[in-house]
Amino acid sequence: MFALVDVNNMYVSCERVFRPSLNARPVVVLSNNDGACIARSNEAKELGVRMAQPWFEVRHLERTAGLIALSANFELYGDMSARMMALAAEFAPRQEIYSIDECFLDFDGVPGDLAAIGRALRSKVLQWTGLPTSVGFAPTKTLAKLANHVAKTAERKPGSYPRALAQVCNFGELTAPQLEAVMRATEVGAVWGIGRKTTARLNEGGITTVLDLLRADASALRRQFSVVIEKTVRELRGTACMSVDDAPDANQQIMCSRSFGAPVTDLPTLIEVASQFTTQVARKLRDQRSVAGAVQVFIATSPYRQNDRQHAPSATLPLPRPSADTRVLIAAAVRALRSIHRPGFNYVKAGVMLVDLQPEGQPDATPDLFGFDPPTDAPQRSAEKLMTALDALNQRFGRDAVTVASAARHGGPSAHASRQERRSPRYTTRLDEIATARA
DNA sequence: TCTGGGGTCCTAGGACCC
DNA sequence: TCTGGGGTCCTAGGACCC
Repeated sequence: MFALVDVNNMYVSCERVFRPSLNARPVVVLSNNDGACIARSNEAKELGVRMAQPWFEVRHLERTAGLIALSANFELYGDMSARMMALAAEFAPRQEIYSIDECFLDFDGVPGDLAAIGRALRSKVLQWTGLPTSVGFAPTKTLAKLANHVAKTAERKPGSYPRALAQVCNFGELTAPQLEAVMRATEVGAVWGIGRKTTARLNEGGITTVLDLLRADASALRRQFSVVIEKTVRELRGTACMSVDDAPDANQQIMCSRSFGAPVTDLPTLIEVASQFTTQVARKLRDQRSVAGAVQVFIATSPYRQNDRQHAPSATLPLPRPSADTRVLIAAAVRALRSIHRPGFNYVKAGVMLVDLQPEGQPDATPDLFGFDPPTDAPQRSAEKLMTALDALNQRFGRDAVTVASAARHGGPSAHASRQERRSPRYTTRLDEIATARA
């Protein structure tokens, strides 16, 4: 049996832990540029705020309905996530961390009442971190996701499902007719892997509920869609096609991209931004002990600014030899950027992606054909030492304590800097932002 | 005025190999 | 004049996830 543990409205719940006055109020958390809503409390959902909805579209609810908006505080959420994951891991032999707020647990071979274990897990996480979770148990991952959906929905919308399924839902203890009723009451779009487009096409074919999908002809669906949906149907029928992977591979690509607070046209500013983004991805690259074979850069104008001429180029620059050296990667990113930038366009977004990742320390399989002076190991090793020292300094003295000059922030916050006007303190990771209690 | 960011996997089609 | 068959690799684009 598998479990899926998931924090309810993760980002909002993290904020509420340190500001209980947010409880029972409509709250949203905004994306990096205070641009769109990326998390909503149940009360905000009730007001009709949609996922990823632009903030300016719902801003009026601040006055009319008491909606509260906060800037995203990813440092806080990441730290809260780590605490929650560590607690959840104690309850099963294997854990797969699936996203910042979700993990799968594999209970294979664990005796006892799983629903009781689920409730114990839930209350421990709640007591130790303050985060409310939902837990779903089932024989496959897809069903466990569905059971979790039922647990959450039964809690949030009374009457949608039997009350007994709220918070912790174990499909394993339902009778066949009970399970069938649940499948009939659930829209097909709630299934993991069935997105917007597929839902629309399935609906056209008369498949609207999970029960419809479960009973459909899997091989016909495979022909019409792809092998992915066939696997989903098999999982819904109880055949496990996926296992809990507690040692996921390193990322195959690492990206940093962001919209600006204001449009940018000039190359020097874009170079500064690209250098900063590259600094971020390079550190992540070294964290996972990989090297990158190529650097990809893109810039884009805004499709929403209809009077602007549009330009959204990208370029990929292969490196002579794979590297994790921030200086090398920035040089490549800047060259790629220079090759695509055109003056006169209002760019509102940029991104840097590291691709062709490989584990570090592998023998150089393809030495540079044109490397007339092939680098010996000595400069290579000194570059690695430099990066190690850089990471250690920034770990100890704070991000960007030491950085490559082109990535240095000149003066105060610039116009293109991302807006974060409503960010809460990073209570758990910065000593000077720690929560204070008053008598 | 203001419209998220970071990932994965699958498929189709073209280039290329012998 | 007639012009194969089986395979790999790469890329772009699309769909999905949270």
